[in-house]
Amino acid sequence: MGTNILDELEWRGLIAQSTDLDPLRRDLDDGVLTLYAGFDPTAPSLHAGNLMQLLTLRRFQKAGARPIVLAGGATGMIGDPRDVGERALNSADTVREWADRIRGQLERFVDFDDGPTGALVVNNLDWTGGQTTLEFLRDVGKHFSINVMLNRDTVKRRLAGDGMSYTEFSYLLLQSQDYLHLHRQHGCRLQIGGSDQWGNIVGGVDLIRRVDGATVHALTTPLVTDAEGRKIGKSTGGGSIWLDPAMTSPYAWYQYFVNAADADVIRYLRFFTDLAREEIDELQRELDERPFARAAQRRLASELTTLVHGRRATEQVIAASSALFGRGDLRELDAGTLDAALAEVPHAEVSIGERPTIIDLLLSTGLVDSRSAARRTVGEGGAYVNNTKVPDEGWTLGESDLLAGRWAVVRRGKRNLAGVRAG
RNA sequence: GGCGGGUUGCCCGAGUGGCCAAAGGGAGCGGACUGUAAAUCCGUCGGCUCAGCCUACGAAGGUUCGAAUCCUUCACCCGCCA
Repeated sequence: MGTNILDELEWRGLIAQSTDLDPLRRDLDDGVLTLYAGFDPTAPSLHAGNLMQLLTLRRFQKAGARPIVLAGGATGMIGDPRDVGERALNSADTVREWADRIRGQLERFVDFDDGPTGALVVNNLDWTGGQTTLEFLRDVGKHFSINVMLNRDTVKRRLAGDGMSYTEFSYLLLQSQDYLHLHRQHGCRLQIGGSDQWGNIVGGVDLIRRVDGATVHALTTPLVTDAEGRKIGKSTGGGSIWLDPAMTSPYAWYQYFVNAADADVIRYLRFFTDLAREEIDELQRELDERPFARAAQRRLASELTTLVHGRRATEQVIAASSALFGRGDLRELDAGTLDAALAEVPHAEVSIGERPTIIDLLLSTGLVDSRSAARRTVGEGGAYVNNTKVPDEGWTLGESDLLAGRWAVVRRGKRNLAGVRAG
């Protein structure tokens, strides 16, 4: 079974770089391989972009390997260098809180049974927190060549630009030390990560070879970008798509994926779902023949919403989406359907007696950020109530506009919906 | 520590006393066209009690009728030298 996992990753396009695959294959066949992936707490929640690693860990576990998920309580205090420039440090309290939160999310993606493949969750602060500077410099630092470190792409770009602090420069050593620690403590022999992590991962591979004389493996997944070159999980508005339902509602999560471009959706199905090759091929045919049906997008959104938010939430957001985006007249929806559907989208309470204007509705539902933006939207012809364009800023909501006696569906543009409940 | 260059709206970037809420590009947003896709075209793109007002060009102070533009101090970044 272990042998097949690499073949599966291969056809799904999930292998960007790797150390020699043949020894890895042999290790997989030899027994239960332990592997890990790290997640730094740079925000209070994981985001869609972290899915690649989580799902890859999961695939390995299903194939008979033991996954370790690492919450980067220590590395999150330092910050992995990135091209855009030096990061602002977060406070220790913040990092601790975020690490706890993402740890809870990480736990949902792997199984923790008592068997040999039962997952482990660790936090790298546990083995770096008590380490002294001298220990670190002597035991870890001595094994790293500045010459090699300076040759890393990110470092080169940063040095050519605004420079980089010693703190961020040290990040590689911390992550390398993690791999060494997990290798010693848990016999971990594979680290996976996004392709931007390649340098950090092989840093650990080299360190382990140097100090323990052992050969371990590295595997990276491609950095997923859409046809526009944007990273996956970045909403068009710039914000991230978060796993935390309080930060990105299941409805918004579903909508993000159901809006995937034709050029991206099949690739995403391979990356993010467990659908078999034949099923994906079938969806590709469907996409070619009946693109307007958006079957592939719907399937992708449904699979990913179920994965992250569960079956029940998925059914609700699908029902809401089809009710609200359906071609039918909103007035024909019954009260129960409306209640359920509008509960899934952003909504606000208004008092009909105060004669709220379209500007008020757009603003109170959060469809726009300011009154100016609301005015602009109306002026641009992008404001709708119950699917009817509202061309006048002075328009007010009246009794007769209410659906089922209490709701109005407010829309900005083509696909930004909100509910207004008259109270 | 010394000398020089720099810090402009979400990003890049022009702007060296009034015509600057600030050129141009990108992103975003809306419209048309569609399929809740892409491409294309058009419009828009700080806030508000919106023919006006307020806030804004690293921070604080100053000169001036008037400053993003001039002066002073401070902070940070880049480079060269020590």
